[in-house]
Amino acid sequence: MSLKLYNTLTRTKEAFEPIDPAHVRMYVCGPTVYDFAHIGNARPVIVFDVLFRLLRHIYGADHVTYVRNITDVDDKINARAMRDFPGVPPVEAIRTLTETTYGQFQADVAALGCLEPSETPRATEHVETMVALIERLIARGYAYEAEGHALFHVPAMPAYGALARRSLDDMIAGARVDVAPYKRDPMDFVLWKPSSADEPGWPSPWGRGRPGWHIECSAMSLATLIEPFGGGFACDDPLKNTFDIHGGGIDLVFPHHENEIAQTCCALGTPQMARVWMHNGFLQVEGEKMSKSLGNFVTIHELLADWPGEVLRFNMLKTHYRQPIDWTVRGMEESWRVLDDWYAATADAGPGTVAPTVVEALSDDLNTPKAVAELHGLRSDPAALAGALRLLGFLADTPAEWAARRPAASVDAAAVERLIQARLAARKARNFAEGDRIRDELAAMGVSLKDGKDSATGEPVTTWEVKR
RNA sequence: GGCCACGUGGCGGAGUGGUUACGCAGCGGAUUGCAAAUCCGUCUACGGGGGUUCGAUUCCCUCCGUGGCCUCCA
Repeated sequence: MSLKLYNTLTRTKEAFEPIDPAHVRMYVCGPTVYDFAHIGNARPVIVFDVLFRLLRHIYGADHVTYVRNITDVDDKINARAMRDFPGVPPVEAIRTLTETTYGQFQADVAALGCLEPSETPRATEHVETMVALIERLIARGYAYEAEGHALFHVPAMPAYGALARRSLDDMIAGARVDVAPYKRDPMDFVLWKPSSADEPGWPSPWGRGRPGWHIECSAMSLATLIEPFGGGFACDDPLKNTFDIHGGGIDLVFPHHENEIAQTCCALGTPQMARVWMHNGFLQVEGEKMSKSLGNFVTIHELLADWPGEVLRFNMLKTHYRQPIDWTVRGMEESWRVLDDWYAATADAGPGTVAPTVVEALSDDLNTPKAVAELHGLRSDPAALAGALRLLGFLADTPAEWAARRPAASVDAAAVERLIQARLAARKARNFAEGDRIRDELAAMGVSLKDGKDSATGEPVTTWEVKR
């Protein structure tokens, strides 16, 4: 079975072939770290984690490089840093803010069962590469300097708009572009902009300033996925100046990814920045657009207080990554029920191999809902179910740890045990009325019972758990 | 205004030009002292209207609805 991925560039599902057959290179746009990440931010992180795991499964763990950047220079970050750290030098202030925020992000996504990417470069550590890229673009006639800014000249690149399938005419018809006086063309976008004294800034041939948003991804992918593999400024082999997969949210298609492509392709002289462009769909909350004004802006951190990370992960993967998701409490409850069942079913399972049907489903453009259906089909084969679940990033808990994630509320375990013993005694005496009364009493405490027999002695035994 | 997605049974959610998705819930049965858990079985569907076709949920057009991008955004 071969891996097929939907490519936004061609709007079709294509057979995936890495440029280097023995090594896959993937770049995903990471978080802008100025505040807690919300559940929408979690979607690409989880989706591309599954792809990372699948690629490692297919090509081998040492044959995949997954880069997810950290955007730690941005006007929202600047504003937050100035608010929170007044009087601190700006570059230092944003570093402090972004260190903290990224730490929160890491904790969140680890709880969601996501592997650490191979590399997590920070924009502020690649400013020199950004400057070098911009210099190259200016030297090659694709960019120009104006009033302390460096700007990419969009009309210089005939292929501009290919990813978003948008012609320059369409864009001008939209007429929502910022027309600054120093722009040669309304569509030109900023590569570098000047910083005031209280804004973070770095030296450059165009004066002290900071990068535009898009250039950082061109620089970091160049530094992590192209140069270490033989490409770069000194290389004029287009294939060496290309990597395999670039991912992110669908909202990034335009302008962010379009501009990344423009910068990288024009600077490195390659017709393609990445071969495959993948974009995850958007998320709504309880049927409504998530927004701070509606009050339904929900962070990963908040959700993790009430729900196991694996419940959030499973809830995300029940839907195909390109489909819209409606994120609901009801959905999370159902996800939890299913995982409860699988944790119970795999409690005694050994290390299982991964069922081909699951890999096959995932290999069809990451069809996780299909994979979930296959998982249900493995319900009676604990080892196979466990193996497939682990491939997907589940079963990080032991069964006991998992069970303990149900809020135990104020249940007194010793008292529950006493009541259960009393009930067992009553039942043994065939006093079923008393036994049922005790069961009702426990139910009122939120405790549900599961009766069984000891497989060795045949004696009745009762286990219990707290139901919400 | 321009461009682009999506709309499947009570709910979640795949897929397909003619054949059971799957799960949750429900219902029926087995089991149980009665239940719970488990196992077996089972009902409900493809937004509206046209068209193409022997036949469309699946292709085309259109309408309605929801969402995205065009400005920061996963």
